Amino acid sequence: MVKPMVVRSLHNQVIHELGRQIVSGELKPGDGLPREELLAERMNVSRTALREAMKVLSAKGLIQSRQKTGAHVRETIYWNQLDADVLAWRCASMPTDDFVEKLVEMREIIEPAAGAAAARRRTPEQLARIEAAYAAMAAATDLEEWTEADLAFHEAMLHCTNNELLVSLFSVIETALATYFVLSARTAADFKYSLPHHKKVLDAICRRQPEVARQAMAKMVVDSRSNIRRHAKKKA
Amino acid sequence: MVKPMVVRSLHNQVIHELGRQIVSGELKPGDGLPREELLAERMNVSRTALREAMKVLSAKGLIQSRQKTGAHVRETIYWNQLDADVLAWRCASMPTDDFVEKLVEMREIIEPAAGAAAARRRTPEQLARIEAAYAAMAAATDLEEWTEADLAFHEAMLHCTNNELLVSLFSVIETALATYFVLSARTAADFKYSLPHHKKVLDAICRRQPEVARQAMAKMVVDSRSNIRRHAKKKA
DNA sequence: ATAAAGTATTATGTAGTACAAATAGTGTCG
DNA sequence: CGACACTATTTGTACTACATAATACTTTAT
Repeated sequence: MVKPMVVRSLHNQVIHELGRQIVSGELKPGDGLPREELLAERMNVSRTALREAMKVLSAKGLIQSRQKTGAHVRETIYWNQLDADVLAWRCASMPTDDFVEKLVEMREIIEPAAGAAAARRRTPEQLARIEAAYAAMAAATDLEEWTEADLAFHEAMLHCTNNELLVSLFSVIETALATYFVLSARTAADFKYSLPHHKKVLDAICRRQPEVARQAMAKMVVDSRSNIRRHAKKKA
Repeated sequence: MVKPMVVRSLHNQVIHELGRQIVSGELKPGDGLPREELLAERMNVSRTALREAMKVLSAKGLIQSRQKTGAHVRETIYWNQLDADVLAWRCASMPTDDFVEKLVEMREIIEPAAGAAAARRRTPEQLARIEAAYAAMAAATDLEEWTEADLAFHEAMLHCTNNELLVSLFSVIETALATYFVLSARTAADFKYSLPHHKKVLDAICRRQPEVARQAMAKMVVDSRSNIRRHAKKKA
């Protein structure tokens, strides 16, 4: 979708192929995978490369392997849902309304709080980074430029919080925004319509007004939620 | 500390040993690791096992390997800070005040919002799980029982939100609470003192009062923050 | 002498074989 | 019928060999 991402190494290909199959539901929790030798042969890679991929999928909580029993897909409870890959695989096919709703809820929780924290703790350098991102948004001439600058804006804001745990949640924000660009009712026409929202957030952070930043950010998220077209037609 | 965790497989041992070294700062961002053959020999494992571990560490964003150049520790920006292992490694040695503050901030952002969402969307079964956890807290006779029940309470509340992205943040809450139990000024004496706070949250969720739940949860976090003893003495 | 091109070197990436260890399932003995 | 030992199977680990990519060096042409 957004990332063409020609995966270089073999085991990375295996990670993404199996990861996609699991997260998409082709392989369901409880399902057993073929034994390594077979699976490796079937995917045209060596058992070595396959195993390296399996270890990574285990680390992401998607599978679990035991001797004799083999590898099984784990219950979704155990998945690292915040993992960037897992989120990406989940959005690889058209995401469900249900999931979009959950992404928006995460934004509603994280971003206003992050905006407030940013207004409190930002350094001049960090502020400059947001300003640069905002300038790029204002200067954008097409949707691609806008998207990139928009993501940079939100990431820069998270960095302003000086809390790397919040920064790590950018993978969620990124996924939410990317999904929004696909589902939004108006991006194509006037993709810059949310620029004033961003301006208010930027100004509040610049002036060190936490509560103003929180409110402005909350409004931006609510507004973007209302701009997601609810596609009642479920068919592909 | 809390988890004795006798790591079974060899590559898991390698993952934890290298992960700990990196997160603790023994190996700094930019540092190059010895080449695989050497490192494997030095850790008394085969290159196979070592590589499986390296792939997992790569997936966690801690290292990056390229041909000829070898593996290097990545900048902390790229670390999956929300990964349960990374959080655990970070708290393996005594966590810094700075980091404790960041954990508390995460709780302040997540838990009140989660409490509100739980009050809105909980099912009877989910409520029963919180009630069970609360009962276990009330019945606890020692710190260990209390700790276990307390974690179960907070996890059950996250499940009530019906948002698996929020549930995945339990690794952060868990780390924060575990750290709190170590640093709290009063756990040893009267470890049950926060029971009333939990009762208020439980009641609000039971009665489907989102804002009440939010406030009660916010108070609990603020209260626990004030109960962390600030150990000015930095020496071990 | 400098810069471009090509070659050598070296570390990771991949394949394949062999065996160790664990465990579900089976069979046997009391 | 139950407990125990045995077997078969699958993952776990080790080792070897070679492919591939990227740096460093060397050669050559201007």
